[in-house]
Amino acid sequence: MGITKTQIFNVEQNQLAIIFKVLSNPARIAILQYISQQESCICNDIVDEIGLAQPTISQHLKELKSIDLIKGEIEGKKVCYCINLSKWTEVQTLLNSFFNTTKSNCC
Amino acid sequence: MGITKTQIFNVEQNQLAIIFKVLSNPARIAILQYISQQESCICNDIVDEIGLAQPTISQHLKELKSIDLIKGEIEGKKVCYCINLSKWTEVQTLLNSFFNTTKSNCC
DNA sequence: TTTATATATTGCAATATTACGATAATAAAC
DNA sequence: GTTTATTATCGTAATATTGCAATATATAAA
Repeated sequence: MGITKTQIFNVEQNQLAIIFKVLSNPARIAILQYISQQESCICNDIVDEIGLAQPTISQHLKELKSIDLIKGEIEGKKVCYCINLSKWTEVQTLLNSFFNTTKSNCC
Repeated sequence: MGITKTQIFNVEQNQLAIIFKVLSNPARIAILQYISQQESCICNDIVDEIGLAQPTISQHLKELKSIDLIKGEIEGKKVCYCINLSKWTEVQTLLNSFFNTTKSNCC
């Protein structure tokens, strides 16, 4: 089939899965790490840094944006991508909550 | 293509991506949550609880085992699955390290 | 207004993932 | 040893993901 049976799981489970899926690619991890280290974060720099084609990077950036992990400010003909700190912290808290809850109930 | 260019990323990036990928499915989230709540955690119980076919659950359990997030003890004809607490904590620490490092460097 | 630069979108091929039926393997019960 | 119960594996269909070339869009510069 290839399709996940989303409807049989609850909102929290699907939400966690979506977050994990966005983070489940080394290119997107590398992009996040690179963006966080830059003063000004421009897509074309990312292309040079990561070593994937420009459309591929653009697609990964779109996926990161889809859950608001990053935000892009248009500066002339460039786009300055930055980590969305509030969402970043929110996600970290959510994941820790999942890890702590699951851990503490362990038999 | 469909294949991730693993070779252009470092060990940490690939490792994080693999962990996130294992966690990127709501069925596997649900399985982890369910296992953590049970005294004795048997695959057939999981099948009843989650609502996916037995081979599907078995496959998901295999993926969770592939990074040692769970361990299965054979008890007669049943298998008792449990969260692998040491690995669980290790993964949580690793993810927090990633989140903290990436966050703190943000411009 | 043409040209150059930066990013996004589209379309496609290769591969991966999800799910399940059929079946195999294992071990207890009889 | 046969049966029953539990879990794993195989094979397969449907869908998703990854990556890129070609192209579109948008803005600045000339």
